[in-house]
Amino acid sequence: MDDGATPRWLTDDETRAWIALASTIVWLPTALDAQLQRDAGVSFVEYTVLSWLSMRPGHASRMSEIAALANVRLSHLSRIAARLEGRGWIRREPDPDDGRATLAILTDAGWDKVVATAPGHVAEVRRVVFDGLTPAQVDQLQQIGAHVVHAVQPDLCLPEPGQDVPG
Amino acid sequence: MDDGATPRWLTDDETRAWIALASTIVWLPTALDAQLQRDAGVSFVEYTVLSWLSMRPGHASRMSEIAALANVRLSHLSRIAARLEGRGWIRREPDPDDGRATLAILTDAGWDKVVATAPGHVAEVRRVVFDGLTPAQVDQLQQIGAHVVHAVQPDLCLPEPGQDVPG
DNA sequence: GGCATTTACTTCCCGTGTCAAGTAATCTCG
DNA sequence: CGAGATTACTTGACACGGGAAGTAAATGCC
Repeated sequence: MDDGATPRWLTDDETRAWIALASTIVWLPTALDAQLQRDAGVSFVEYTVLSWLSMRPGHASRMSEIAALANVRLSHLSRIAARLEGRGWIRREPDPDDGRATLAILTDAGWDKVVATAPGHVAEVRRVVFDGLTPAQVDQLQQIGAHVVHAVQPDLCLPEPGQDVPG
Repeated sequence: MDDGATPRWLTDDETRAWIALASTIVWLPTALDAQLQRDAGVSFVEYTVLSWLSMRPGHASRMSEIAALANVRLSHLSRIAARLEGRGWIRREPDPDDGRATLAILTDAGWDKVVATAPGHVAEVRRVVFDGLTPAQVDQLQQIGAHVVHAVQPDLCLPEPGQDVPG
């Protein structure tokens, strides 16, 4: 964990930035979960899955693709999918292109759920993140976030300018 | 969850920034947990508790204070403290100032654990966050993070310039 | 073409986290 | 000063998530 040399400590500026970021990753998920749970009865992961499906062609995606995207193990996603299926928001079918794979497919009710839930979620995101940030800061946030994500998970490709999400 | 009006959607720039931030809060905790688990056998929350105690006068803090700081319920912290106590890194005593309160106190072994663990943790933070950021971006990160944390949890006070942490 | 290997997912078991109820100490206020 | 309210924490019951093993389909290799 250490090469034996004196570790390169954080500067004061870095320390303060780190505390701010660490607090963000600790508290922001709680806030997002709370809003979604309160207003829509879904967790952040569940909403992420529904939202992701709503953006895919055919409103469908392989389980493994969703798992990689949402940072959940397949075993976990399997249960999440079971819950969403039980509520009638998705269904699962074998992928016709590869019988090993399972497609999670958004139902009409699932689409309606996303459409009903997105505005409240976006409003919360706006409240806690973008209200109070300058356009320059928004740009910086994108760059810094992209840098961190790349360092942590190089496989994950973030969108380039000109893409579209419901939330 | 919606006031009935057309919701104020995110701009393209905001959307990309949001995806970057959302990915960060989803993936960064995993990376930090993985490093700590692998190199020191502790979770991020556990390390946070030990690290926090190591910075307090007397290496002690009330359970409720720790819980508020680390965003865990008291019931949860109670179990975390039981684990840390079982490993000999903290002990618990009633607060002499208020018999209702419990003080979590870092033992000598706990202090050694923090000292042994911090360098690897800092190296990981440096690797995934600060290597590759300009000083200006570090400053922006601090400001943006502080803004988000304030919007999410106004009670939480982030440090001003001139403070010190081991990790 | 058939057998081993790989891939994709599900299920089982267990640790961990959450909510609610319980306990003990302190405060409040007549 | 003493009964009820409040605060601080712990415990019990249950849900969720992670790792390992199991199953089923596809691929590679002779």
